[in-house]
Amino acid sequence: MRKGPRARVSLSTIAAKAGVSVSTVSRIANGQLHRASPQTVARIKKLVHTLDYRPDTIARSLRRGESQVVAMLAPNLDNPAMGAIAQSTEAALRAAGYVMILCDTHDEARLQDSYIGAMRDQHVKGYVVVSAVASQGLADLISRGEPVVLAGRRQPKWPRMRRAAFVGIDNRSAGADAADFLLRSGVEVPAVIHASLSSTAIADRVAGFVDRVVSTGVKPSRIRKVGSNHLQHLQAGYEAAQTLVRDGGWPRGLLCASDMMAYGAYRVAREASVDVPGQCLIVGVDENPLNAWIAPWLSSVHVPYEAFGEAIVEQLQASWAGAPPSDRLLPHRLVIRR
Amino acid sequence: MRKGPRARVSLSTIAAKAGVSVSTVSRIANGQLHRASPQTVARIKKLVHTLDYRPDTIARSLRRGESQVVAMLAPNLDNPAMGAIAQSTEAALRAAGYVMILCDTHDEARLQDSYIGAMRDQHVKGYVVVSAVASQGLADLISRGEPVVLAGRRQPKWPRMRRAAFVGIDNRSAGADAADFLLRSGVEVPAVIHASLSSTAIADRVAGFVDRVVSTGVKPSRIRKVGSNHLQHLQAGYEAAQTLVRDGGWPRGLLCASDMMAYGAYRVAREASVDVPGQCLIVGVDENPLNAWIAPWLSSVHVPYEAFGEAIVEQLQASWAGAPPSDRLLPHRLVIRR
DNA sequence: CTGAAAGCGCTTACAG
DNA sequence: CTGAAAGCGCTTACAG
Repeated sequence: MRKGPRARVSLSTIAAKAGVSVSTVSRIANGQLHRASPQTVARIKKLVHTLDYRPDTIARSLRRGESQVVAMLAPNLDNPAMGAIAQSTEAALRAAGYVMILCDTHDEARLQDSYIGAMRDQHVKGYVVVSAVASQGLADLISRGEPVVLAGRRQPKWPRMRRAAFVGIDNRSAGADAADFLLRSGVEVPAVIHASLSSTAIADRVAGFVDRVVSTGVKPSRIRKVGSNHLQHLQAGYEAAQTLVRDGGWPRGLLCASDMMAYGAYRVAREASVDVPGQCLIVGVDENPLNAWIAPWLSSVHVPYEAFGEAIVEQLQASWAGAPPSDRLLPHRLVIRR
Repeated sequence: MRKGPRARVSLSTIAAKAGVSVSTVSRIANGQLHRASPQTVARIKKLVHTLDYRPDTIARSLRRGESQVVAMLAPNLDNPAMGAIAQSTEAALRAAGYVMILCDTHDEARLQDSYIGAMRDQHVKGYVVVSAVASQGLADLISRGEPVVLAGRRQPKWPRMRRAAFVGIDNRSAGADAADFLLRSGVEVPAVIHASLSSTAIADRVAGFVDRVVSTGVKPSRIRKVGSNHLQHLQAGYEAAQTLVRDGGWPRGLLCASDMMAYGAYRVAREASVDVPGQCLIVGVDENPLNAWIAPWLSSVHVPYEAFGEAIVEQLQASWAGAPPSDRLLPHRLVIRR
């Protein structure tokens, strides 16, 4: 029997057909099978099935005061890392019975707050903020005790803001691992290029890297660091690498704070016919899956974005259960290519 | 004055403070300024502002029978093209006052239908289906007259399904353009590799390509075509290229039905030390923004994904206004690198 | 075991 | 110009 399109079936439709009250149908539809006679239960269950009754989530949300919707706020989705987080989070939420609203904050406090407001109006059940930026709305949201999970970038500073749960990697340690690799490979004083340090993730990577190099006896002032505030990391990498090279020539080894920046730096090398990794050993962070296919010259710290989703949902559920916020650090690992 | 966290403000909160009925507050909050005395209007507007009243969208949706939420169903977000569509659609929806729920269908009919059902329960105001797959739920949805916009991939065949609006490029013509380029470059009989032809986008590209080559007098049987049903286009490209080369050596020119497939094919070439584009000229489709940075060996048909969002929202709005479904073909163009 | 009633926050014809 | 009332579809204490 083909199931064609039909009009919506509500509790009252079923109640009328079965000759019982909506209360009874509601209870049975919600699985309270011991609050009605077995006959009634059987009859209603059958009707629910044949008529394909599906509860109106809007009405349910209004009544219960909570929805099955979780908001994900993230900057630029066109970044592959962001896509991987969105993908895994969506899958994990779905598995847990939730649905995800996606908001692109463009890394701007204003937009982030505007979305936080809109999501609040939607009575979303939780907030996943990827690469959060410091803002009043975020501070209020967290301080109000709403279920918030920060991902990728640690909590930005804001006066009197409470702590929120976190999912990400240990970026300091990732930076240190990259430094180790370059040092081990014979690079005495590796350089580093990075995007805006207002991102705690970037700042941590750079700090971990520098500390590790310094620990081998290198004077801090000898480590060349160049930043670019360009939001687009491809462009940021291109500009920062140009500056770096102009001011002191090519380093033997270079940490790029993200793979996208490494791609930008690669273009500078190509334009100057500098061999990578022969003349300059480059390490990125993210381990974009494309590296294995088209960037065989790039080593990179793998960040398990595909595992973020599950961890994020666990953090949300902990929050719903009333647990205090905690950090969840996922393992990273260096992928070497040369 | 710092605005701290506070409890929700409802119409009745304001009504009580102002000593008027909720009806009056509702009207004014909804901009019906000529249905109350100027004094009342001023007083209410001020309260709305100072208390930061924001209508509860859930309650409003229930009452009005429609929401401000649009569902986007798409396969694997980790594909950069999908990310670009999601990004631009989200931005265009936001500009129009809507919010986007994102659902990952994994290119599976079952999941697609499950999400269609869930979105219907949410009373979403419209559906954007990127790379739709043939399914009962989709057919019902469209036939019921719901606002549906298909993107990227044309409408799949299904018995008695009505037509839906579409946004995408002319894939036949894109395939023909790729063929032209290879022919012009001196490749007499270019080959093609592709993923599953059940995607109309892929099938159209291949058909347009073959027709164009045949039109120069080449016998159809001489054109080598190899497909792979692997969902991951990187892997599909790798496998298809391997098969192609094993069965007849490297062609002088090759169309890969997507950039991701081209990346897969590139790895085969690299492993065999075959020079690209020197020995084999490769054309992809999508023009992934990364090409300019790390795939200087790849020519590609640019697909304006960043423009899809706006076109999609226009199609949705046309549908809401009662217009019949139409096709919206966006311009593509070949980007040459060698 | 079952149902009548209240209420979630809003909108909107209707009456005055 | 303003308000009382009904109702969107559901859930849930309460009464019987």
